[in-house]
Amino acid sequence: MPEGPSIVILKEEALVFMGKKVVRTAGNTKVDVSRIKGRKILDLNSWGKHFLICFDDFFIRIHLMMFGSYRINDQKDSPVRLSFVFSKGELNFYNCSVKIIDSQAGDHYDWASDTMSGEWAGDKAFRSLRGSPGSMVCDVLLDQNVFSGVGNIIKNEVLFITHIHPEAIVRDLPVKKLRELIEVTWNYCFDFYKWKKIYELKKHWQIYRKSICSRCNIRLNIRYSGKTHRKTYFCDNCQFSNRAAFKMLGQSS
DNA sequence: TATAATGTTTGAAC
DNA sequence: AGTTCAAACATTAT
Repeated sequence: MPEGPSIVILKEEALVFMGKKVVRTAGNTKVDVSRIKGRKILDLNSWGKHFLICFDDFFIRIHLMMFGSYRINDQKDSPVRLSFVFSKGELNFYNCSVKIIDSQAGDHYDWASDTMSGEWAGDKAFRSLRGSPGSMVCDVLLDQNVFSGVGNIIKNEVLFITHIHPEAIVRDLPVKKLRELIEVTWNYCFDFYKWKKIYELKKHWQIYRKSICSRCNIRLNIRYSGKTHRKTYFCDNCQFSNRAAFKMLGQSS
């Protein structure tokens, strides 16, 4: 049940199989994975929430969706979707989406939009935001072509941190605020990664799944906002949606 | 025990 | 034609 940072952790755990030959595969995936047998894993990577297992002229894209899970050198009781068996060890995926893509991962993905990538380019995200002036910020944050890897937790937390109302329209925010949103989102992804690794993720949630505002103690508003209809927590008192409000905020803080 | 939830794709309906 | 919607996938913590 991952957002981008969790997939980076998966990638790191799977690195023990880098360069290893797949002795056989198993699982109930409908995708024809017979080509994998006998091939070496040439690279392991991620793009947003996609986990990529790369072979010479194709790669496997695993998406854990909402309920997916994996085990390394271990198995679950439930039926395995796709299992990679090595001469020593195994990599098992459950309830995930599996795809074979016949190209190099580098040709298929633009890493500039992956928040966790070293190639992340905030200015590209900025241009995308300016290109969607009528969108709600809650929707743009979940757009995987703009902030690939950002999910509903990161969305809620970042909007709270930046004092931006989730239903604010992009064109109604000051440019400076948009830049701050991009910067904070990028930073938060790495905080998420850090906290997840030490099992402290929930401990740091400031608004996600909360009922009272941690800043001003009023009851939070909860709505299924935007065209994505994802659960959105926000404070009517300290999250804003127009230039005038941010101007006031700037003067008072 | 019922509910809700870190997500995306598909295809119908409008 | 573009957008919006529900369904499908199916697990697990609370």
